Amino acid sequence: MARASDSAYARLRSEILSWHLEPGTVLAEVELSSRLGISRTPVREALARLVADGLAEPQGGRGLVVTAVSVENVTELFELRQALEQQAAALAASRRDVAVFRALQDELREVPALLATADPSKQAYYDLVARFDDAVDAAVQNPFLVGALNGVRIHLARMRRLSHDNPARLLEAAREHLLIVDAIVDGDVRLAADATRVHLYRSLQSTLGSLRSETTLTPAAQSSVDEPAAAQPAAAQPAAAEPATAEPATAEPATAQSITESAEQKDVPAR
Amino acid sequence: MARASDSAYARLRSEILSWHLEPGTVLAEVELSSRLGISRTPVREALARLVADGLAEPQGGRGLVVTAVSVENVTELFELRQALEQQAAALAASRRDVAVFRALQDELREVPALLATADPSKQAYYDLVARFDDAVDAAVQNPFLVGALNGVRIHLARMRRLSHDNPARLLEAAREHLLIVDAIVDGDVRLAADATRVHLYRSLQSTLGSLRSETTLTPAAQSSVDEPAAAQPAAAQPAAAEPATAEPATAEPATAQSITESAEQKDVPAR
DNA sequence: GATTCAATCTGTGTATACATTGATTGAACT
DNA sequence: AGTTCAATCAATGTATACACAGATTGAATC
Repeated sequence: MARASDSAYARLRSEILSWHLEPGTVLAEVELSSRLGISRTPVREALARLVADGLAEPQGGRGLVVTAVSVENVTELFELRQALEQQAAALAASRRDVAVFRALQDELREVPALLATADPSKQAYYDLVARFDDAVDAAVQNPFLVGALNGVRIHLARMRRLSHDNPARLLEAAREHLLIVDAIVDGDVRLAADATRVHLYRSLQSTLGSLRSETTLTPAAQSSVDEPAAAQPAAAQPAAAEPATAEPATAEPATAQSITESAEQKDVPAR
Repeated sequence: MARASDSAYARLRSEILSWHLEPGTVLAEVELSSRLGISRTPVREALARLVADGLAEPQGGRGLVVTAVSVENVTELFELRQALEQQAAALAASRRDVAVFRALQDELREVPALLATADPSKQAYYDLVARFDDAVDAAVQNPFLVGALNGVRIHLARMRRLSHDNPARLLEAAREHLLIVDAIVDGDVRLAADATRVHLYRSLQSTLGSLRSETTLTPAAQSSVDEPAAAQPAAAQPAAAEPATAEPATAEPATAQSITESAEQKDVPAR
């Protein structure tokens, strides 16, 4: 039988990533222990792991809340993601098992046909991307790097619910992935890193564009959940002069508002 | 009053980083609770945080042990560190507060005089490097990236005890740091990243060289602590063909043996 | 009627008792 | 003498009880 703390962690994490538990939701030990049918001890352990993942954070020194997600968070996360995935792609290109990535080439070339099928969830496509990630993880053979990548992917999974990828974007992304895999098969370290950078740049642009259109559509639903002042006093410095060289993955200044699922506006405690 | 779990975590982490608790040491809850004078509950919380940090890991599904440190770990950690610090330096160059890094320029130029003093611990030098790290963290303004960097620094602190920096290397490192700071002051994103890569490459080479000489001197002391088979079945793939382009931060294949402080060979349980 | 102080109460932090699982040791049988 | 099975033991996993701190609500006073 699995441990109660593991089950609780998996369930809470799933509920946070699926936006069933929205940002700002209070994670009270007693309430969770009764809801999950276990005692407070394993609940505490699960909550500690969520805090370590960055999915929950202390709320004013008393109690935990689900961490917020903002447009700024997306940009920040992509700055970290870019660093990690460029390095991972470069290392994969130098240490890969060629057969594995040749198979991925074949699969990625079939994506247009795969997306032509009537599966609205595009599950097959996302499974293929997950297999690509797994292949890269196995190729880099670096527990530290893979661990950092997994930490990023947790937050990516949560942010994915913010923007809805359109089919055209998925086709583009598949071609970008294919170029990365080509570079890895060829053992071209530089191209693998650069193609990864291109892919992430376009992916971020698509995500931000999707976010901008959605938040513009439902501007009133925001302020009901957000706190007036941001928890982290980040945006103090006015974005100093940025030379037009190899610029980091930044975009034009976006709204600092937190984002919640616009459709299902559940009863979030007033905190 | 501070929480018992926080005190326990800080103390255990300190003891692991200082090699007072060597790799492979069993972290038993009852023994720690009696040694630290607290109950098992806060001890469990502290141990969970150590596992999240990568300083402890499950031992065969029952009990926790302090994680091992090997030469391979050093190389792997630097692969992650390179990705993170290059990105951090690039972002710092585009968002920095110029005054802060001008002050660091002045301090770094005084390092030769600072190292000429008779302080054997070089504490003033390491404090300056810590201030540099803090300035970069503040400049990048990215909680995700800073969090990942802090995770790396924990392991770096532990590995620092493996190799002893000689004064000549410290002087070089200070000049390399100064170049990075110059680039940040100038807002030169590309130079900041490249100078960081240079610094880390030379730092890794120095560390590996120091390790090689030390492990060669005391080859017999190794096998008494190491387990015969490595915990992670990593080194299966025979290091595929690596084109001579922008190579990742790898070195010639080093010994896969775990490393322990050669001098103080304490009573490590036989596990 | 508003403000302040106190009491209660809710929720986290800690301790301890109980349960369960895996290991180890001893004896018995082959 | 070796092997196997069983029993005991030790350590983790879980539950619960207790302590304490902060917040909220009520009443009393100005």
